[in-house]
Amino acid sequence: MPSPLLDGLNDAQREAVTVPDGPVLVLAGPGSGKTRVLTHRIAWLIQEHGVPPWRIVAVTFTNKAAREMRQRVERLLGSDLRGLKLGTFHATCAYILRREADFLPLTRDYVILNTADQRALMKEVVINDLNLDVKRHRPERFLARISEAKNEMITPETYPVRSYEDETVKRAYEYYQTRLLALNAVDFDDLLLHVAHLFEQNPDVLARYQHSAEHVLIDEFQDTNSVQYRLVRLLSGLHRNLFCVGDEDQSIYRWRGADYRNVLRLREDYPDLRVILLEQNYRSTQVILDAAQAVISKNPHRTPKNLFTELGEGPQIVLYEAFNEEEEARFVIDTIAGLVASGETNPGDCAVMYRTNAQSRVLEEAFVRAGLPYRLVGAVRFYNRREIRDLIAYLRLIHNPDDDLSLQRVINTPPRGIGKKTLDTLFTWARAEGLTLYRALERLSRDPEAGPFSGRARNALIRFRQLLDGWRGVRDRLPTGELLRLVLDETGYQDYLRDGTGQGDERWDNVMELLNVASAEENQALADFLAGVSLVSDVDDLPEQSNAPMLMTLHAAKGLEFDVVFIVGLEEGILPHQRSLDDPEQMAEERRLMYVGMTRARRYLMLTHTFRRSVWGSESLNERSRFIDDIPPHLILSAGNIQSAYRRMTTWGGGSTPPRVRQEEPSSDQPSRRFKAGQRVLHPRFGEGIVVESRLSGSDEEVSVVFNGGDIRRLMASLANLTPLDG
DNA sequence: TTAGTATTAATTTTT
DNA sequence: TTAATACTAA
Repeated sequence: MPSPLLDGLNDAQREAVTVPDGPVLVLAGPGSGKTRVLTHRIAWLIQEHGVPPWRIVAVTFTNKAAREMRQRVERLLGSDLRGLKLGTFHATCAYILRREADFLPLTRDYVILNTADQRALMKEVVINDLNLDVKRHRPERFLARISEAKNEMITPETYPVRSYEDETVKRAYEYYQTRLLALNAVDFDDLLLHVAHLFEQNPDVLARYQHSAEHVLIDEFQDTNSVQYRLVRLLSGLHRNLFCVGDEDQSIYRWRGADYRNVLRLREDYPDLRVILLEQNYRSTQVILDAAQAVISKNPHRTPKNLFTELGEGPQIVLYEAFNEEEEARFVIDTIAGLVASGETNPGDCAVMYRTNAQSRVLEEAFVRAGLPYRLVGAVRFYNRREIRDLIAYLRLIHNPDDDLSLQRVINTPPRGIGKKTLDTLFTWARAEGLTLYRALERLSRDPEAGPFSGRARNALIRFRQLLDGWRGVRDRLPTGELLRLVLDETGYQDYLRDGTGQGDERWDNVMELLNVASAEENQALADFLAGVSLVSDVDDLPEQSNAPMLMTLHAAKGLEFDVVFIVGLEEGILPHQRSLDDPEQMAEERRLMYVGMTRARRYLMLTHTFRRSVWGSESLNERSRFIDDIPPHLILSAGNIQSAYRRMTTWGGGSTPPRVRQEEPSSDQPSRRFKAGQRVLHPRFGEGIVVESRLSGSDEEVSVVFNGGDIRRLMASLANLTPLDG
């Protein structure tokens, strides 16, 4: 009897879901339902083969993907999946490390350093251990080289020295690792590396995990790096039930060590590998697919795929040349408003994608000016904000007092009389005594003779230590949220932040947000909270409910889909990025990035570039991206040139419009006044307000509204989603 | 020691 | 344009 799990799947998808045990590689094009195949495969194993959930290991690349996959499997099976190991590589490794800490040079209280921590630590190494000038020898450079080495599983001892610079990197690497161990810390790369070493050096530990990993499933296989590949091989070594899903053309993390040649390695390492191709696309129209294919096919060394869809031709791709980035943003908003007004789509089904985060600002401003809501993915990451990092540092210090990095961050935040001088003295003294900073403080409080400190400095230091010990004394009794509240109280952090400026209030709001996160899970241990904080990115925390266009980098767009996709800034030097221009490998990756962006679109794909753009204040004239010229002209509807761009600048709402897209836009209709002074209105973002003025401007109605809270805003009636309120 | 000002440097993508 | 850092005055 056919299982309902196979309902609605095509032949290739069915084959993948029901494939017999053994190594499998599913090569899937964009929109071919690979996530679906993966989830159905998991459900299939559990339901039809009776595999217990806890003997399945599934790895995704983001926490969000993991969460969604779990929900989908649950929905399919309607049963609980306790024990199903479903998470990212990093989260899985963090978990294993905590459990097996006895085998490692770490305790289970180890901390995970984020990028900022790494930079701080490396800076310290450069200054104190290497005695070099940080200006000439940038910490980021060392870290990049070290990360490269770690991804190749090269240790400091085996680091190849071919130049003087290599020699310096090697020494930096040595010191860096020593300092990490002293801090009881690991960086992102170490997380994977420690587990690989653990497995390789402790056959019995490996055997334990191998035994329970009856089935291993890997999503986004093209984005694995060598260490991850090694882990996958080790873990699946006993049962050899390895199920990998990926698409070479969507490999966009080479800079992070991802090596799409793992796909080739897999074929070599498993001669009995079964390869399944998923070529039917269920997302995009044929026009979009053809254009995307044309772009990606210029890349060398790829397996040609023949993507097809049954969704029909669809509208042409719109190409728009704007005068500058502001005008570009206006085009985006204008077009979205038009499509929404004509009932083609919802705001929430539109997305704007760009190469670099810096490009988001102009777009955001345009949205704000139009009074339209938007959702920003990523950008200034919540956990990278100063105030959040401060508080996390406090928590980490309470958790692991030997975390010198955190200690240095907070010892004088808010200011408590421990300035640069005192900290320097403490640092050199602790170094000389071979102590971490906290242990040095301990000795200071115990022995009044110890250390080269003035009375005032000594008192301040001892007071800080008492503060810290107070929290350490209660940390096991208090939930994380309470602990954080205590820290806020006893440090006077609120007064320190809220300096009366709007920015201060905003920062305090962020703190409250963190407090919410920390209090959310009642009985979460501090350790788990901190591990979670280190491993989440904001990509995971999309505000799902609100129906607003999304702004994101092309990288963040992977795995998502939208009715309408804008790719903005299609200029040489931006996409492809400046730094990729002279390296064919990197250029190929830019091309894949473009491909990923294009294939996110279901119906409408809008490509824009500008005549001139300001980069760091200064203006530059950019040629349009080579990727545009790779699209067959008959698929494109050109909707702008410099002349019309100029005209659009002076007559807002008028100008040349892409016919297919904007025909039904209300602003081109005969305008009539919908609002009058005194009327109450509702705005999705600003809430309730009262109209103070309304006048016709050009072909649109400009409304000034006082919102509750006193803000006066000028809104374009055709863009702002204003609802008149009766009564 | 701190707070404020001046200068300079750096800008890809993220688990 | 912003963020980090250096410098200066109190």
